[in-house]
Amino acid sequence: MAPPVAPVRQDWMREHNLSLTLSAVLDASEPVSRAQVAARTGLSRAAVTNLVDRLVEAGLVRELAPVALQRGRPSVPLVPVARTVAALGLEVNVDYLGVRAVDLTGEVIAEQVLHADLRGSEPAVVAARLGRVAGEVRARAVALGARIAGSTLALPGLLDSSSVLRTAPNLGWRDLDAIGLLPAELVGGAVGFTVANEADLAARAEIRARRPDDGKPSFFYVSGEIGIGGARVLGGALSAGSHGWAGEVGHVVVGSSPTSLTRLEDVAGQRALMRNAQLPEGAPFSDLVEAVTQGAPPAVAAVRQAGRALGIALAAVAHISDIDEAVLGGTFAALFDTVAGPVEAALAELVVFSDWVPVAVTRARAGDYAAMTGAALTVIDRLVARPSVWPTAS
Amino acid sequence: MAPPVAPVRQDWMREHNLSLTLSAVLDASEPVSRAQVAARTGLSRAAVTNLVDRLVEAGLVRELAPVALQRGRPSVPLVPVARTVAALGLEVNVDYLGVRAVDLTGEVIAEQVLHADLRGSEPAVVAARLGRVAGEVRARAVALGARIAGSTLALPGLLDSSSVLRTAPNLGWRDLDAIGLLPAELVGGAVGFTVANEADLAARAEIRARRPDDGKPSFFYVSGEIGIGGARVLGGALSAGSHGWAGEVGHVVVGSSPTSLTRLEDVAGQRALMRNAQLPEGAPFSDLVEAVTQGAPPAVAAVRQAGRALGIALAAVAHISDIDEAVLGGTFAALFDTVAGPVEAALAELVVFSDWVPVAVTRARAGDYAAMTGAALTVIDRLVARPSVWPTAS
DNA sequence: ATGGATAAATTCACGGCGTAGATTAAATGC
DNA sequence: GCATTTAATCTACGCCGTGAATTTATCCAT
Repeated sequence: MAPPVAPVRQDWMREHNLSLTLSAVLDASEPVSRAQVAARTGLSRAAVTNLVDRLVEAGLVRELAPVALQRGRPSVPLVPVARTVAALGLEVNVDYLGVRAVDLTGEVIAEQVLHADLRGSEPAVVAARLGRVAGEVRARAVALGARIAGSTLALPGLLDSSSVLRTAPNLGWRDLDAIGLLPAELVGGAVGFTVANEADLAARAEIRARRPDDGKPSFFYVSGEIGIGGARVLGGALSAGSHGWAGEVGHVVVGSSPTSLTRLEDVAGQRALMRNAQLPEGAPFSDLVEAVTQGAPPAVAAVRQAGRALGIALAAVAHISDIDEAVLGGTFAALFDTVAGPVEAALAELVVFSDWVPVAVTRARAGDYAAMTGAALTVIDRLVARPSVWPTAS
Repeated sequence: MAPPVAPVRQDWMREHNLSLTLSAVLDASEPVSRAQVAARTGLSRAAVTNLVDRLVEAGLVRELAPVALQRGRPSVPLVPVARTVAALGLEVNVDYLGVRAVDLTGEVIAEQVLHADLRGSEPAVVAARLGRVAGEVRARAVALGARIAGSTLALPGLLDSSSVLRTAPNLGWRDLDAIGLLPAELVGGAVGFTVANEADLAARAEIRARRPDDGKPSFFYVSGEIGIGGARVLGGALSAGSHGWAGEVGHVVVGSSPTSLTRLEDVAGQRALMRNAQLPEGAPFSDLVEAVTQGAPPAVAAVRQAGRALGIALAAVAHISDIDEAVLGGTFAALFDTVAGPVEAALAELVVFSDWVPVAVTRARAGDYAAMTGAALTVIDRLVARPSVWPTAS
């Protein structure tokens, strides 16, 4: 479904229209008939009949019993088939690892998360544990009758285009072949195995969390964890840079003293927040949330200061990338009520176009382990882009 | 040639492959044969024969006399037809307005520039002057045998998606219908009339200026004028934001005093540069270039300070948009030898991924009035994307 | 000079695709 | 019970790129 700088043949055209048809069934909030699919996609009814038949045969779309809503021949409602496709989303982060299996409808059909402090861990050991968890989740999905479409791994670091993890500072990993993190049997599947940045994938989950609103959202997603990452979503799609390193907003300069520059993470990273809130080192993040909820002055001041810095960094994002909306995820979602005000104030003060289009600040709607969900969703995306790769037999 | 989220029919496929074929002829540094086009595009020779014949008939491609380079039947070299298509690039800027006509090969076939101080000018008056200049350039192009393909207007300000100029601070214009700036007879043409930001269009000219290097360049272009704008180029294509307001790097925060924030323009805008260099208000910019060339200490210090600030802002761009290369245009191209060092130093110091992919700093290669050229080139782009709109008759 | 080798360009039969319009299927409403 | 209405399907058609065969025009060895 991507724009090819390559010759287009009839089979590409077929694949494109098949993808378009499948998307129409998936994106609809209620079951749709063939006639509705034709109207929404712009394809002729004849073409839709043909395309839907193929999707049904492939087991990606299912027909419900005909319903007569108006007079005339009753329509046959079409729905994405549930629990037949399993897309695996894997994640290794600083304090946990886990795997989530999602089906074509986007529902979680199996998952398992292991909490552990993985700072400075040995990649091979982590790979083995991840492999066990993935095997288990995979087995559960298969027991439900699903076949594996593929998998995507979320990592908290910079990945280059050849799936090498350049650096994951909080894990202490450098220059690691990320493909090698998984056992070979999981690298297969109709749409294969990929690796991506945690913030990018969390943003993908956020796109889906807004689905009921429909439309193609554009926003900048901020992932506040130990470090601060982010991702730009434009028209419902992630827009990464040439190496996939876009959105590293934590390193943006937000101020200076006479002798040094201040970066966002120096003020709003999780460690800086805890320190400025005068909480003991090593205390859990939930202590900060509680302190802020109870109105403890140093905690509130620290969070508001972080909000101002985040607003300054997001103003840079707005000027450089032209955004409508900033979505606060991770720690900033938990602290939203306190942090959002200063962020909004800074944006209104600094962004030149805020008179015409103010930058909205909203709380992330994707649930826990957003990157894991997003990883699985990108597997679905790859399948939807090329429906014909899905093997038609049982 | 854009990726349609719409049904694809055979006529779209045809248009796409026609566009691909035309691009192959245009992008080649030397004349290419049909066989070479087939090899480069991936199309079959049969298809290329058919497609090229249509392009020849449309007057977009011309056959040269056959040449025998190896043994075998001699090949027929194909070249873009010169001086038959005229693409008009128009520009209104702070101290000049002008129009440039470019043909399919990208050569300038006619142009006219009027220097004038347009700060606080009346839009209707400027529109009339621009209309006269455009009429003249148009007439000259037509006299050479060219037909007008369309036109694009470059403006130094924020434009929204419906071609409304929201604000052009240095012209003093606000909320103006930019389409209305042109006389009706110029709004036509096979690919119509559009408006875009001056920095975006200058970046488009920069893409072409690199053509001999081939490949699809990715860089961030900085347009240093009275204000400082910029544009992101990814894989040989401009990537604007949701409103087309991306790249407004002049408003990025680069430091702070205890009481206020410093934006890039406060340090590196043309006025700030002149003031910090201790040159009299109203002196021409060339005085600064001369002072720097002669090594006048306050001028050099001002420019180096601006370079540091620019480096900090470009580090933000690198983190947010993931770039390989920063291209310095406008005032920064004129001051390149002095400004580039501090920019590079700041990038090397601040950009987290500079260990793997250092951000290169280069001087813009597009010539004078880059935005005007770029504006004309986007007209060519629109024609190349839909070659069938070009009327085949004389 | 001449015929084979070689490569470019063209021709043609073919299969695949979406469309438009006709047709069939299955309900409602008077 | 029959016309109406809407969904879904069927059929003829035109267009597209492919691949193999063919034609064209040169080089090269004899």
